[in-house]
Amino acid sequence: MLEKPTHFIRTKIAEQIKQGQLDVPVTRFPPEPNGYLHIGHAKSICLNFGLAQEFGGRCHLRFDDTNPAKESQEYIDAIEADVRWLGFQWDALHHASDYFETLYQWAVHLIQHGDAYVDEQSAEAIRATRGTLTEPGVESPYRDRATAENVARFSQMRAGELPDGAAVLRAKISMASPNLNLRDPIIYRIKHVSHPRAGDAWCIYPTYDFAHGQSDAIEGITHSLCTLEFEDHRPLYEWFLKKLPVPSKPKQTEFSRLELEGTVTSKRKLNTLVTEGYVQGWDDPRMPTIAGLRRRGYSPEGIRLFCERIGVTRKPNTIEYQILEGAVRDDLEGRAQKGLAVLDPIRVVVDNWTESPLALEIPWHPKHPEYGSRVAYFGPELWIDRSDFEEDPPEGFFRLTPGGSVRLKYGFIVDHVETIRVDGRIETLIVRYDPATRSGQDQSGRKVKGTIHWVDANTAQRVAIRWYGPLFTVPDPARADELASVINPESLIKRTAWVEPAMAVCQPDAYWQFERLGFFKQDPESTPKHVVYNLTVGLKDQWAKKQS
RNA sequence: UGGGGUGUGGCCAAGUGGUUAAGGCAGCGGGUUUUGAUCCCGCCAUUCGUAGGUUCGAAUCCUACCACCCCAGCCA
Repeated sequence: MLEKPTHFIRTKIAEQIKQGQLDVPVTRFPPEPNGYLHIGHAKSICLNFGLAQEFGGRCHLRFDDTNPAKESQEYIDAIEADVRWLGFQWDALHHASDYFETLYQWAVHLIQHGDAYVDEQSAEAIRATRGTLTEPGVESPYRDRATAENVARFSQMRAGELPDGAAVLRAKISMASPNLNLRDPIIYRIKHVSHPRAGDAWCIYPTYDFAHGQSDAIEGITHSLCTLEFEDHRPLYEWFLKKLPVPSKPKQTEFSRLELEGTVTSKRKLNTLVTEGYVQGWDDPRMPTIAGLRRRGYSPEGIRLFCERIGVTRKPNTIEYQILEGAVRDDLEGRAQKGLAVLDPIRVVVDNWTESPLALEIPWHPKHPEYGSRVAYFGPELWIDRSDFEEDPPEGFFRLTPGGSVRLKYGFIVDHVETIRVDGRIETLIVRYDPATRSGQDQSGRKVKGTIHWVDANTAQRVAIRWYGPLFTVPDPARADELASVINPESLIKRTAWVEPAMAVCQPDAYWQFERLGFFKQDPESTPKHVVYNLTVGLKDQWAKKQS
């Protein structure tokens, strides 16, 4: 019913197709395998794969693996798994490293046409002569060496005759360009490092600028989508495509990257969190990585809904974290099995319960009978949550109070009789149940204001709960000087809960709602003997909001 | 300071000279409800960074100014 919100890239593609300038779009998602994918990548994945899908085009997964010093097979595997988990399948899988030979030949082509030269200045000298934002750079003394000499030197670089840093290949553009990227950019450097895929075949590697556009061209990419910080690279991207005999002419289009309130999304900072032990790994449920969100219990559909809601523009933006949570709640609402769990128990004794425990058959979801049902027991001794009883209730409190009544969901209405304290702490509530008020067959006509959750103390099972809060104490941790100074010491609280027997079963793939509390998912560490639930996100709670 | 961008309600975001400036999230009010959830309904920008100008008519065109973001890796 709701139309997909449009954005400038979708509009542009639709227009190009309409004008007959484009058959179908071909896009690519081009991660560098130097870390795990995060929520910002999800935006790009949804955009690239989504657009291809929508217009009947193709989308490639291409690893931008041009810097072996930082890359690894672990990351390659994790990235593939994350893209699949998000629900996308690539039409082709490529690696920039597949094109190393072609790229090398094209570098030679540049040299032969006087468009590139081997510079043997030190890294420091190159930096010192690049100029500044306001002053032009200084041309290298090697800039005008003979073509033959360049060719020879470059092949020595390839042959491994020169050590790291001894020479680089530079495009010969202009040291006076106001765009720093055009001041004779480095396009090949020597790295005697073996490559996760190419092994030891190479000791020189192309830079991003020299690899990316040409890879796009080789693959017939029509729309090369990237984030805004690459905008200044576009003239260079186009310069190579113009100078080289490439098979197609892709166009680069930039959009703004996702910033999420309360998180960091730079791989460097995420890496710091992992290596300095602030979290337990890239897939820690507090991490904004795809792997972390998955473990936390976010669904792929929820993340895709989020990406749809935030839009695509060129405007700097910081999305409120609630938008992610809202999208996930909206998806989980219809997806989760809903059961009863008590986190902070008070014992409730039903003093007029004389029969044996009553088996109640309860559907897992009120709107989805196809999810099936389970049996839970109601008996003489129950647990309810501490927050559902108030001796001195504030205005508008409609849970259990002294002398008051409340419905135990799926069970009966109970009336409070007595409060028993031990050392000042409320330990037990004596209540009386009203047999005429059984759920689904209530003949009493009684109405109570509140309905609360509960579990039967005699059949309930204990499970572990990992209760997560924000990883950081500030909305903009990326701006903090020291990440350590803004870490939330209470981002993980280990708790326990009493759950009905059917929820103490190891089911790591299911999504759960603990009624009135939140959405939960079992951690992969969960076993049949030790079930562990992660808090995905709490339910909206107007009462709590009103209280604060 | 040179270059490249961006400015529409609390957060996103449509809109590209002509009905009362879409929509989502949040918020507020109401209804339904055996989850204070979900669901449903209603309300929520005389105004589009600011100041001028063009025009019968401007968020949309022009001028100036202001604010913020990116760029000086042999990272991507």
